[in-house]
Amino acid sequence: MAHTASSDWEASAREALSAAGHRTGGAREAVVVQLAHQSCCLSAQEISDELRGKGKDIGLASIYRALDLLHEMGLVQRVEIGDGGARYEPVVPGGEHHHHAVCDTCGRVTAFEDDRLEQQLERLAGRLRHSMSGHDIVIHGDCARCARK
Amino acid sequence: MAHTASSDWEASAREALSAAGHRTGGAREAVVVQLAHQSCCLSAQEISDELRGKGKDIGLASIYRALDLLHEMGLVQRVEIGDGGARYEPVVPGGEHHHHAVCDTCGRVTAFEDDRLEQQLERLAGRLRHSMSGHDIVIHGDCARCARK
DNA sequence: GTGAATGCAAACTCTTTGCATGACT
DNA sequence: AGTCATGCAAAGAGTTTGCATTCAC
Repeated sequence: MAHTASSDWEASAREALSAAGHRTGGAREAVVVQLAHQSCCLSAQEISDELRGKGKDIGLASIYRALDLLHEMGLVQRVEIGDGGARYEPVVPGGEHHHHAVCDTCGRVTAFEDDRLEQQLERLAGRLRHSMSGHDIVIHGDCARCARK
Repeated sequence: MAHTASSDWEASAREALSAAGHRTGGAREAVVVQLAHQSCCLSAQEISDELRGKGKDIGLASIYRALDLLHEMGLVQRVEIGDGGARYEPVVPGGEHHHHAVCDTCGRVTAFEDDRLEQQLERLAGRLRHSMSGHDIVIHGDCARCARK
């Protein structure tokens, strides 16, 4: 069975958490699993809804606490796509890294990857003498479907 | 006397507003002036503080309404730098266009420009068949000053 | 004079915090 | 057993909205 990026992340997140002395409770564990099974960014509310759909009724506060911790540990990235709320997605070290195009009309979020963009950003950060722990790129506009109308 | 990008923006913003049938009240006018005199992004609260310092006591709600309108008209861009709040900056059509590097330690925001990055993004948007009305790039990390420590 | 613009206060959303309870090691 | 994790409810920050008043045209 092939390793997937998400199961790798799930395993390494669990390992990092336990190495840092954190216990394995139901709430944080559920958040880790949910994030691992998601390809793109999720808001705290969306995580809560997804989990409730699976019969796991986790308090929103615990979800925020779990996300905070994972973010501090560098295991998730915080993404803001312009709707006033925050979203989170797993950080796979050395792995796939994507950004987001948001449709101003329908609100759909499209993920995209581009190596040249990444390289350009690395170069830029060097030029600015600004270390880069992460970066967000958000494209606003109309998606292919909405632009057609 | 040389034209500056900001005074151009101020004039064109005023023109666009009056062309759209908006009256010239004190609050919106003050917001336009404040934005024009600022090189980088400002939050609603910061605009309010700046204006109060100049003796203009403008209600926060009016500032938000002015920013909303300017944003809808494409005269300002909304920027989120990861602190949970929104910032706004003038959009100078065909003019200078910059992005932001945020220091995770001291919170300072550094603006930067890069033409190749812009070109790359244009190309990318075309590839995604996603029209691009705007885009944000935020680099997170430590600024030169904080990284030294 | 008429309708848009403004200010205030209340409402609203997203997020964080305090505290008592429950669960992992 | 001891301590961290969790849930609930309340608090907080940022933003939006309702409504009466004021002001630009």
